[in-house]
Amino acid sequence: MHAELQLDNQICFRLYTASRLVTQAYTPLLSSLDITYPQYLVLMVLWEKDNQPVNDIARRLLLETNTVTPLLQRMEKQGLVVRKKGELDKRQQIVSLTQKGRELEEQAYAQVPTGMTDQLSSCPLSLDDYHRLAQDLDSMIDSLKK
Amino acid sequence: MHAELQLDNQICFRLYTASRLVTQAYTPLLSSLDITYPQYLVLMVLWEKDNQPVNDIARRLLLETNTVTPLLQRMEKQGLVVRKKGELDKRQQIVSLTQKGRELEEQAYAQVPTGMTDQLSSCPLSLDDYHRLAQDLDSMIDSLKK
DNA sequence: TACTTTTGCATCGTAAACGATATAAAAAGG
DNA sequence: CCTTTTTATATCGTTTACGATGCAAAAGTA
Repeated sequence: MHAELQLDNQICFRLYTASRLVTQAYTPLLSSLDITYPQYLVLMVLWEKDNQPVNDIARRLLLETNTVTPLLQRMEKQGLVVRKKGELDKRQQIVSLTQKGRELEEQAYAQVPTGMTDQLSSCPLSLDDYHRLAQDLDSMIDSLKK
Repeated sequence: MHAELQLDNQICFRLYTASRLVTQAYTPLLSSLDITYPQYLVLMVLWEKDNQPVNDIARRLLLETNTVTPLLQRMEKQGLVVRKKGELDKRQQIVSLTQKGRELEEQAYAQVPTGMTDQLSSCPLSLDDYHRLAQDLDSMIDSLKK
């Protein structure tokens, strides 16, 4: 019986679990907008800066393009974004929000953050705790992305 | 431009990213054992206590049985576990380690924890930081699982 | 006991993730 | 200018996750 191999001692299992549960918590909030959590992430990237090539979106989310491409294809089919061949660099696909994609921002702003706060209301962490947590996660993320 | 909708302000995105990167960090360590990270989690559960029904494994990992069942089927095909119908309750499938599954524990113990430590060596967090991080994640996990 | 509900697991469909590979366009080198 | 290399996406195959549904066994109830 090796203590290092016990589930309870693993930060990694906690990250894995917390990530899944957070995504699950988002699901009911996002399904009223008809989007998934990864799609929500893409939208946040585009709300921050529209008209980006696939690569920039992928880099922002630390995802591979072979994850983002099918994601964008589904979003295009749903009318959230459009993809146009880059004029300057014809290899690029420039991703832009549609009217529908832009309008979702207000809806998301009205519903999603408060919805998440509600679901975490029983969580005893303070704002300072969350802030420290964010910094620690950034440290881990930074050392893991080579 | 709503600050609440910015990626940089989101704990959730950090959890999602940290979880993915940690899993990626495990991948080279586990592929020499010919297993994936979720399979490693199942093995840890069984190393801790062998001969468990599917449901107990799923509950321990906070996963649904419809995630765990195919996982176990693949692991059975690889000769890591066997599943036998429960004698007391014929609905249950009791999952047991094979010799091969048991032997992996020593190999994992020798390679995996140190391998992960190496990959996180540039992470500036102290042992105390990790301990606090674990507690904070447990708090979040606890409030999110209803 | 007969009927209903619950429980344990499996199956199906869909969306992520990601390694491996392919392809066209741009950049670099000779 | 021509060849080689790199870059930006796309496609394919496999494994997770998970909602929805199905089914048989167990538990609860009339």
